[in-house]
Amino acid sequence: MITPSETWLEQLHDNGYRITAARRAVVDTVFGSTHALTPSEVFDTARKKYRALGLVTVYRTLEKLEELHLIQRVHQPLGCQAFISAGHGHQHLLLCQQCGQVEFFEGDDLDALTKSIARKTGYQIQEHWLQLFGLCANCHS
Amino acid sequence: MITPSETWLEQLHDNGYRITAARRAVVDTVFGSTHALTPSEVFDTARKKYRALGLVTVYRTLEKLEELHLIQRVHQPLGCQAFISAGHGHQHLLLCQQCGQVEFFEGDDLDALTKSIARKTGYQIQEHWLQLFGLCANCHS
DNA sequence: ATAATAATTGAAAATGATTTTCATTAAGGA
DNA sequence: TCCTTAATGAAAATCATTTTCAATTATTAT
Repeated sequence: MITPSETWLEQLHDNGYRITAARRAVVDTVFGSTHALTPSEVFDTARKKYRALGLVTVYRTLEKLEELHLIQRVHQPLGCQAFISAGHGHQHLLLCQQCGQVEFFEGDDLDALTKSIARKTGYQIQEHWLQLFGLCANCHS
Repeated sequence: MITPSETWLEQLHDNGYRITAARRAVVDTVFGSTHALTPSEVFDTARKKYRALGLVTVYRTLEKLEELHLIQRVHQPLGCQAFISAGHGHQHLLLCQQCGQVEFFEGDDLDALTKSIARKTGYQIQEHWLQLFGLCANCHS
């Protein structure tokens, strides 16, 4: 854990956003979760910490956390509404199809591939997404 | 073009689905498009070929084409509702961020990476997604 | 500490995408 | 051609997300 959840609040503050009970509840819920959470799942969990929370505030807070690159959207075959703490630097995703756990891994081995594709296709490549799907150690044993 | 659009109709037929004017219009629209199309875009275009078409039928036809692996959903930062003809065999996507053109490329160079990640993480990896984003030859020149 | 201010809130309404329902139509095998 | 049943489009229902708005509250200046 490089970034404590307090840092997310600081980052919000440093960017001119206010620290509120609602935002604390959302941050505490999303930060450190090993599973990608949908707005509605965040709402259900965060409301246990702050009863008066509104779903709209969850959407708005997630939007800001994403804007600050503290969280990122996770794309999956069944849906693309879930978010997870962002990896540091450029990272790729590893998802367990059984339990939904998400891990990051590095892998800049793609440079060669990228260059080769650029040469073959004439594309000027700017970005890439790589995700691996499978079963985590727990789920396949 | 390995698969003519007629083949899509045959495939529908072989799987017990009927060939209708509505489905012809949708198939003719999606087949061979170089851009991923949303259901609503398919509707607008296909309706020029078959006026009475309903949006619901577009959704239902896309669902069947996806089920038969003739088309696939395209995930992008701005949305994941668009579809494009599926590549043959396992292919990866290359997307132009300017004009939206989609191309496929092969690249099983990932085997080494995949095995290495499996070893490091304990995951049993079953599938992967790789997408490159950039500017196509036309758009960056 | 207090007051002033401007951002933030939750509820409700609005929007947009997708799915379901249902009575009608039409494909395609007999 | 007839019959069965899948497929259709319209409308309603559902679900996710965004907007509106008046009330609240965090922060700044006093």
